[in-house]
Amino acid sequence: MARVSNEEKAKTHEKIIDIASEMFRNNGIEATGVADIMKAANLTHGGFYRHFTSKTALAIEAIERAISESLSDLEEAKNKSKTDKKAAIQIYIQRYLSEEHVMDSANGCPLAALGTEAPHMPEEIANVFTNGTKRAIAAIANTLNQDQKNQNAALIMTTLIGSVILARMSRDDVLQNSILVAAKKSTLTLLG
Amino acid sequence: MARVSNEEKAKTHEKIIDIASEMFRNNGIEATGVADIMKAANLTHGGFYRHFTSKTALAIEAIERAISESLSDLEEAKNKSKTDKKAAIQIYIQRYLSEEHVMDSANGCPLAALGTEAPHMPEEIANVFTNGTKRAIAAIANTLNQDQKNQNAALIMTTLIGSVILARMSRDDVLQNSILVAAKKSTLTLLG
DNA sequence: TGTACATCAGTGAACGCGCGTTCACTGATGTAC
DNA sequence: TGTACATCAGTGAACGCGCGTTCACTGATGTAC
Repeated sequence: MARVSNEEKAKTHEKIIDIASEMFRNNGIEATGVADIMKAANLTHGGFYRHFTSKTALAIEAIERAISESLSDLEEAKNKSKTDKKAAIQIYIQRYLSEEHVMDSANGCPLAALGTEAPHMPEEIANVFTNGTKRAIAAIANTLNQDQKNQNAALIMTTLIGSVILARMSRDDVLQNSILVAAKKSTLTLLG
Repeated sequence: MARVSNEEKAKTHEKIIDIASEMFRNNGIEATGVADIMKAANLTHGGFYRHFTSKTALAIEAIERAISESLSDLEEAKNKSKTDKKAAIQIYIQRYLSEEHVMDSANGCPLAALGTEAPHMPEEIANVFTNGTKRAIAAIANTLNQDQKNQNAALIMTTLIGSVILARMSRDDVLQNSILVAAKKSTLTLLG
């Protein structure tokens, strides 16, 4: 194949980011190769550098996108009513602590999927995770209507990622379920 | 150098496991090479296979050891009095949620250091993490003296690893502190 | 609107490099007598 | 206790392999007239 239209190039660009975003969350950033990603996008690896200056640059874009997608519902609740905010955080927690989320890292929260890999990644990538953590806690705090907003938001986020990571490590249906149930009870209570 | 005594071989064997255990927790299992480990032990990489059949075999031993070390105080409380059990879990939580633990992954809880890497490791390594999770929750439950032992133990473990992973991702002193404080309050309350 | 040419998205081979693992070699250790 | 020899811990070079990245090439797209 030879040159494709600008429109098609843009589509390819998005496709690479979307696929990478899923593969990174599924297998880890280090374990996912550029050639693997391009193959999954039905392209050859040579063309990669027409779209990104490096694997690191792609990782930054892919993780930022995953963070934005994962927080969009919550962040969009910002200017809504108290009732709507409460509904938004309740739905967010229910989804986050669902079996589907535990089983499907690829389309879930990137902090829960890549949390322990973040600290030893290149600075620029680690920063994306730092900002993501702040955004997540801020978005949760924004839906709360209480004194200890920020501390409770931090505790909710802690419980969410902790339980999903622990459940994914457990690989035992009964144990997984009891971890998720305990987390659900605790976080929903924190909403007041 | 040529052949060394059996005693010295045993020492070398332990040294490799200990160093690997720290390096894995610091940089991840995938990111830590066999040659890196042997170099840190003042050996050449060729000799590695006189001690382990593969990197995977070493990883299994190193992570199992890290889990045992990290849980030893808690597991040793098993047959002690109610008071001593409560003291043991309180100390465990305080240490777990300390800044020192957040800053020093290499000597800390392997589940918090490698949690998100575990699910996409070879089956045998993933199993070590599954068993580690069970041991940790069981050890915590054993120090509790209440109706909801197991669920509360799961919730405590969730909060512990969640907060440390979130704090390590955050890389912001104020945020880190508020995450740890919130987790401390919550977990110590759960002890009753 | 049509023509001529420059651009560049995607291809596929090649690059250096580091990985896990293997191997011939060494000489001190362990063992059989 | 001393001697002769087999064992094998550790060395350092080499193995195949997959990684991220580069590059010459292609031909359709974009653009200038």
